[in-house]
Amino acid sequence: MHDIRVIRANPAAFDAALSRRGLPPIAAEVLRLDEQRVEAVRITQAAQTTRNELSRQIGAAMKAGDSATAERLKAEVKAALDAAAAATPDVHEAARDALLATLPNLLDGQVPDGVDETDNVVQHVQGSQPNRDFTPRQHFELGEALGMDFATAAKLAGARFTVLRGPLARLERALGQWMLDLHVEQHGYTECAVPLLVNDDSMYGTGQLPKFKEDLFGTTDGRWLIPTAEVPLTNFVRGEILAEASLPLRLTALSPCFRSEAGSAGRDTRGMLRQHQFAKVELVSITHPEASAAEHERMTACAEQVLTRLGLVWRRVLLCAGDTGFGAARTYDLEVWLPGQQAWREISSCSNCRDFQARRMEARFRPAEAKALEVPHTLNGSGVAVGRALIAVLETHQQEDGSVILPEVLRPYMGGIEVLRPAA
RNA sequence: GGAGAGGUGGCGGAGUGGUCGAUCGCGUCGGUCUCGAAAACCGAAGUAGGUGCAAGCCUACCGUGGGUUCGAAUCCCACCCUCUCCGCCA
Repeated sequence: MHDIRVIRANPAAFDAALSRRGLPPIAAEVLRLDEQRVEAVRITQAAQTTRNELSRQIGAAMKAGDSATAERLKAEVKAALDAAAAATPDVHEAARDALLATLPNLLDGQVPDGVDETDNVVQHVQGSQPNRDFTPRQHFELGEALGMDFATAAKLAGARFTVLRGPLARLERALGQWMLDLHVEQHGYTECAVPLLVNDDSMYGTGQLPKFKEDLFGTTDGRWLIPTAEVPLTNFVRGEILAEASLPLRLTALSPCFRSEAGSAGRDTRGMLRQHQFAKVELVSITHPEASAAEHERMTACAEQVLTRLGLVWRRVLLCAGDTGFGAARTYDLEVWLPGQQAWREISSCSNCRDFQARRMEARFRPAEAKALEVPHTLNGSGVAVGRALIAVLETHQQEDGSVILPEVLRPYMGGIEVLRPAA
């Protein structure tokens, strides 16, 4: 949600900023709706002032037993209220906010121009592929013999689900546990267990609603399955006035994520790359506005640690204007190299949302040198997607015989298993 | 699911139709006192919107949304949440 004062102060700059996302000018319309609101507020408040004054006089008149005066004043109040009845500030405010709620965040100045992922800028590449004298297989080719079962999942739930069995199921659990432990023990995040079902207000706060309803699964009682733990974690501060000293807040959670994948029919249909349900470790930071840029770098580095320690080949990409998400001002994607697929695939996305979500959530903090309340910044990042990490581990560490050598860091979580071996 | 109780400012807790944005206590901040502190005393302090150069003034907000009334924290209705008991259940 944008600060109406910013738009008022410089509508042309606002439109120019939105145009980077390919959007037409909208500031004039926003201001028109806001002016209607202000006008309605003036009319309503003037009538209320009259009512309050006369009501006091009515009370005095009745106490004095002067019912004639009281009745006359009552008629006067009624006339004043009737005259103002057509002014509906709430309706106008709702109209203005409904429009504002559909406008994406303004981009950071350093975000490169561009329309899609081909315009993203690679900033760093880490690791290199080992030499192999065999053609690496894709994860689902390896997976079949290791306990990856798509047929059973399809029977149970349909397409875009996976059943894991045996050591492979344990590997998924190990990845999640290890990532969580890493962020808690090494990176200063607080582990959280969160609701996987949330209400409209939470989805609105982080920006999934009202625009992206079709990406979500809803429940019969009006709740939503979370598409990422970013939603519950970030909404921790919704409606709160935080103490400045409590910042930054660093929260992490391992959770299942549910996405309808509407609009991606036919994409990545094989394997477990794109699922309706997947596990992810999420990182969320709530920071002082001046600290968010540095926090963004720090958070991304935390996610990068995961990939590096798993021995994966990865790169960091700064998303271009057209590829940066609705709520984000600036986003780094971490892409992992999948040797079986011979492609870079997103495994983490780290965004600085600045005050965009915080305004939607009406989260604020009180500066120590207390004057006006300020709006904190929110950031979120995958640290990292567990399902895709599992894929990357399989494809990266596969051997010619179809076995997979597990990264050292996971072995304590695997009960001594060092190698996944295909079942004959 | 059934029955009951309750949701008021950072916290506790008054207030059941007329200057109530709200008594009071605790906590917080500033000051007096003190070598310093404590205690005591004095004072300040909510959020949002409108208006104004500003000081300030005005409006709304006592879980949320409606309603009654000249006037609602107070009365009525619906919903949400919390607590207690019963039932069911991982």
